[in-house]
Amino acid sequence: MARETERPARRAQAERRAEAEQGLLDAALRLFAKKGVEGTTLAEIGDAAGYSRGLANHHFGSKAALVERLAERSRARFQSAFRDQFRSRAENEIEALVRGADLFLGGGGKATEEVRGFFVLWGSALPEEAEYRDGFIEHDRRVRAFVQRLVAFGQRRGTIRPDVDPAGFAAAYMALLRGGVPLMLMDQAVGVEAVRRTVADMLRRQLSPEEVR
Amino acid sequence: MARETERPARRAQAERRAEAEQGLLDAALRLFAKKGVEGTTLAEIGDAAGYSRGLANHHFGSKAALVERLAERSRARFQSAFRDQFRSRAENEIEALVRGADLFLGGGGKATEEVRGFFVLWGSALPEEAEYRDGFIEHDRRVRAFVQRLVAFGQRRGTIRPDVDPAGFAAAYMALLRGGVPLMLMDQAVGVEAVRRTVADMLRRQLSPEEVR
Amino acid sequence: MARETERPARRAQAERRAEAEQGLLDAALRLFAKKGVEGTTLAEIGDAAGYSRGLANHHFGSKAALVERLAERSRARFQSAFRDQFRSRAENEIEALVRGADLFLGGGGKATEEVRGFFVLWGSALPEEAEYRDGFIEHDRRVRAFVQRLVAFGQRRGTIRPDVDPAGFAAAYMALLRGGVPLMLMDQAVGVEAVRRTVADMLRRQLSPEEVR
Amino acid sequence: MARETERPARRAQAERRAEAEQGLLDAALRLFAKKGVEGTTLAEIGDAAGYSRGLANHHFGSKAALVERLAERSRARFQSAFRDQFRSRAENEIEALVRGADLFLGGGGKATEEVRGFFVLWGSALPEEAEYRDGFIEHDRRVRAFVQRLVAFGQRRGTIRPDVDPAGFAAAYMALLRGGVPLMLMDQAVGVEAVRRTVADMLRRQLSPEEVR
DNA sequence: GATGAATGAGGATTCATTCAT
DNA sequence: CATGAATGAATCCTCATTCAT
Repeated sequence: MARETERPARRAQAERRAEAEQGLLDAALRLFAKKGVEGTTLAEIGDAAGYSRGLANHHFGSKAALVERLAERSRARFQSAFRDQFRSRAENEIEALVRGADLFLGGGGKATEEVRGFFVLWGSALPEEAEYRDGFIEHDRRVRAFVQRLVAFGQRRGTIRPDVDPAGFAAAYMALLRGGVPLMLMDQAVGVEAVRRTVADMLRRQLSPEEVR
Repeated sequence: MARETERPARRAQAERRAEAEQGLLDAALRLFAKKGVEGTTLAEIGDAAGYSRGLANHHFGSKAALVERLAERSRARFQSAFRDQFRSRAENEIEALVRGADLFLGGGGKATEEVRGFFVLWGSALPEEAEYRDGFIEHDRRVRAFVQRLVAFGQRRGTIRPDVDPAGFAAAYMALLRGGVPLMLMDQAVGVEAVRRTVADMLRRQLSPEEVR
Repeated sequence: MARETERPARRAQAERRAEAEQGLLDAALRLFAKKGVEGTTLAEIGDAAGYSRGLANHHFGSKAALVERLAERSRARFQSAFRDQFRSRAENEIEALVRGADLFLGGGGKATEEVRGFFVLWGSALPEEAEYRDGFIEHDRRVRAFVQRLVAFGQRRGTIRPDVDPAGFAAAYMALLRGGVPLMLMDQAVGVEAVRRTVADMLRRQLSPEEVR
Repeated sequence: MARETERPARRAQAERRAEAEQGLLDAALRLFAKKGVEGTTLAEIGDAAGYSRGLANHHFGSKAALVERLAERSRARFQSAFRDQFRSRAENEIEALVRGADLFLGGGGKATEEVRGFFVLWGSALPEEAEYRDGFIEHDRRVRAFVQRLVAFGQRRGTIRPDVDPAGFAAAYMALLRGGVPLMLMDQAVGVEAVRRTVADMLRRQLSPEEVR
């Protein structure tokens, strides 16, 4: 009997909580993109999310926890968006990698808050003792491993030049994306299209089997 | 009369001042690399430099001024180290660019405080409203313009493939370096040598004139 | 009609309420003994009692009310335990007082949460402006008056030396207990038995009529 | 040369610092006596001492450190005041202990801030996990050991009844003082003189050699 | 010029209390 | 009645900056 009356209440509360969490994280991402992690206060986040100035702390327990939580969410979104590029279509691996690069480099051009926020978080994880560094390291490893496997797979299929070093390439590929987006974020003068074309060209030249020519 | 006794004193004071400045900037760079810009206090910098806790502020007037000053010094050093790769030797442009990349990617491997510090500063300049952002934008433009001119020059000389877009390539080249170093700084597991080889290969394939083959 | 179905429900609710109240007070006492009054949160109390984090406040209305309520309960229990020493048995007054002292000093040795909690509450009532000070003053007066009457009674009966000052003795007797328990609570090295024997000896020597010798 | 000009400056600064420290501790003691440790803010302490609201924290680093520092000072003062009772005069041990008790119990009557503050600190050290508990335990041990040695010495000299347990007595003696002062601090109605007389009487009866009678 | 004591604004954090379910 | 989400005041603490030496 209690169940019937409690369940909706509980669900509603849980929903309310989850809704507040997402709202706070969204606000935090937006503010981080603009003012940086250290430059943003928890009170601002609560305000910007339309809640009280105390909620952000109340909900996450500490600023560090909020940042870590947000970084996780951000990485998870990127990872799944990235992988989605490789799922559906039955093309060869090279074009999939080109599309993956386009996703980031184009996103950087559109300057989504999501992209900006991700890179700001990443940038503030660079100091040796940065708290949320390990999450990024872990993330990077997974992405590199994914690209590496993709290259190795293409090599077995014959769609990728066999004397490419999969591990080295995976790192260079990530470097291109990690360095490219901030470049465009910081300076509007960097031509997004030119960069995308150059990168696409680079990837194809690097990976295409010689025999083609 | 005063002059004769003051001059050496003046000089000594100026020297001491300059010496203190360099000491403070060195300490700041080291601390920033470890704890980030926001995580480092002026008092710590004074301490670490072997001076008083008040000197950093006394000398630079404010923390922002110290950071800006350090960022300038850091960028200037990188720029000159980079250009040095292109000065002395009479090779073709492609090999010069490969050597330029090696400079950074190898430096990242050696994990100099200098390199770490530079990238931490750069990382904290990513937020839209970051104070010392403009200096980095300016710097990036100069470096891109330099690479762009180099490519155009090579194209005129016939040492670089004519259908490469110099501006697009310059951006991609920088992206590779800006993204590659943090990758290796954060994760020791990234093989420096593999990355360098892959990057060198990429650059040669991208820039070499087709006729060669 | 409603009545017949409501009455048992009402009773059950009242019981549950009383049960919850005791559970909350028990948990509060335990936590106060460990972490002090200020160091304990209402949420913790609810948790520790096995209820929700909000119940303590919901039930008592405020933290001050809970503390006052607990202090009352604690004092009432002590008072009745103390008086029980004097009720039943038909001995002389001196031995009753010795047994009263044993009750506390032994209890301190056994380190009941009840005893610890009482003394923590008392300790935090020492500042001049402490909220729940008056309750302790009132309590102390009652206990002193009780001891005082007991001594005066013994003097009339001839079982207590006539030139003892009943009021002065009552205060000294309380001082011995109030000071003795914390001593043993704080430092295990204080020998409970030695203290009890010394105190018993002191009381007997102080109160026994001279003629005996 | 530098020395001559630096020394006075250094000394002055050190003096300033020490003066500020004492001022802050004095203010803290006064406020603790009135509002309790938890009820007093660092800002209030700075204000009350005539300094800025931030100085207390700046100087001691944390509230806990300030409290610990104050507790130490308070204990040291008590200890030396107590020992002074035993130094100078060539009486027997019993009278020295009576005078020691008078010092506290009389002081309690005069209600010095010093005494109030000491007991408030002690009272808030009663919870098991209280931070500055150990200092009090240590202090208590030293005082007990001192009294114990005094009693044993008197026994050897024949001025104290030989069948008194020195350790048990030392604890009972301390209990009397620790419990007596708060009693008088809390309730003005407790007659200081009556208590002192009773306690003196108790001590003499407890310690005097039987043969006398 | 250099030192370090003192200031005070700013921000994370805690938590009693309020409110919606 | 009971739960727990949300609020916001209060407080500790940090640290750039100011000031006296």
